[in-house]
Amino acid sequence: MSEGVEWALHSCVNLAWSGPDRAVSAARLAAWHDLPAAYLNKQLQALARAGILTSSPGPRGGFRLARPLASISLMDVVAAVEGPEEAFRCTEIRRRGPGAGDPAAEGADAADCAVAHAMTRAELAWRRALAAQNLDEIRQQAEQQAPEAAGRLRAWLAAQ
Amino acid sequence: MSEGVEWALHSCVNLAWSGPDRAVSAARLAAWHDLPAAYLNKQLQALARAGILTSSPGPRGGFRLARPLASISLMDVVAAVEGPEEAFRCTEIRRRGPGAGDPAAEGADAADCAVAHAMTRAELAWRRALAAQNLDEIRQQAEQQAPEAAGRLRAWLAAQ
DNA sequence: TGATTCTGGATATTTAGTATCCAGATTATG
DNA sequence: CATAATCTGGATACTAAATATCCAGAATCA
Ligand code: SF4
Ligand code: SF4
Repeated sequence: MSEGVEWALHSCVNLAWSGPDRAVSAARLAAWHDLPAAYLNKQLQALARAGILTSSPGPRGGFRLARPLASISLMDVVAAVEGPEEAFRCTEIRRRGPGAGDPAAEGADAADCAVAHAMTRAELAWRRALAAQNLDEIRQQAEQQAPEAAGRLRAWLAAQ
Repeated sequence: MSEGVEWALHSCVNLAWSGPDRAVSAARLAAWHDLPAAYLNKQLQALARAGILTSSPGPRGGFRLARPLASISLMDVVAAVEGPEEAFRCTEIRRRGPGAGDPAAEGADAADCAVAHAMTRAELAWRRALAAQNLDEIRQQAEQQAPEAAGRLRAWLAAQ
């Protein structure tokens, strides 16, 4: 899993803390946690394409949340950053070498394979678990541990 | 997920098909599906270290199953090949840049983070799903689709 | 007009995965 | 005992993916 997921999750919570009325530029979001600005910008673009953030150019532009944190699941963010590919990619080794049977007689493909089935099932379980938690729950827990974080962020943004 | 997982799963089933009494060399297992022999050998070594296979050097040596297929889960194989690392690695970005709070006041680490919790829970669901299926079930389904596969492998091995 | 910022493509750098090679140890066979 | 087969594990090379930077263009605001 790429570390852009972690950046994206924190950025969404930071956007919620920054208030609903202000857009925050990628540069400031990156500076807040000392991340590479241009690269974080790419992740934020992916979130915007996925409908999680909205973006606006120009001065006073930047990114803001497209919908409430409570309606954004961890799965939404992971899917936006990581793309739609499954972790297990079948390379059809069954079809290669002396072990490959008569291709005409074997109609079997990955869809009929118990390995592929099991891997897909496992990945679905993973996705379900991620979809079951939303970013507002994350925010609440973060505020419990660091109640001053939101205020500190707002003060720092105001000083920029 | 590395493709060594797919190789390892097929190799285990192939070892079961080859019969309990014969060891099969990495070279032959690789040739059967046209895989790079030296690299497959490394995956088989990992399976041996994990106690899934046993290995023996010398002529008539090679690899064989250390225990019945029914007692080897997909999770066992994945863990042996992929190693113990979790897919989500927290890089503690919370602690860097202006956003880092007073380090003394914050005892919070990854163990207290809702994100890390949720990611770990999701990964556990994935592991459970993999652990719920064993290689004997895979073998049965494979035999249903290609009943002649086992016989073909044994004949080819005898001719080598 | 000029400064700010997103967009998206091109490119470079770094890291992880894939693959090969070799020297050494072990074992079966004759 | 000598030889060939095979695993072991480290070193190395190659390739693909992730990470990071850069730039030209478009949009927006003051
Ligand atoms: S049998 Fe299953 S795991 Fe093996 S190559 Fe086919 S789809 Fe992939
Ligand atoms: S708050 Fe959670 S996700 Fe963020 S850096 Fe800390 S452990 Fe990682």
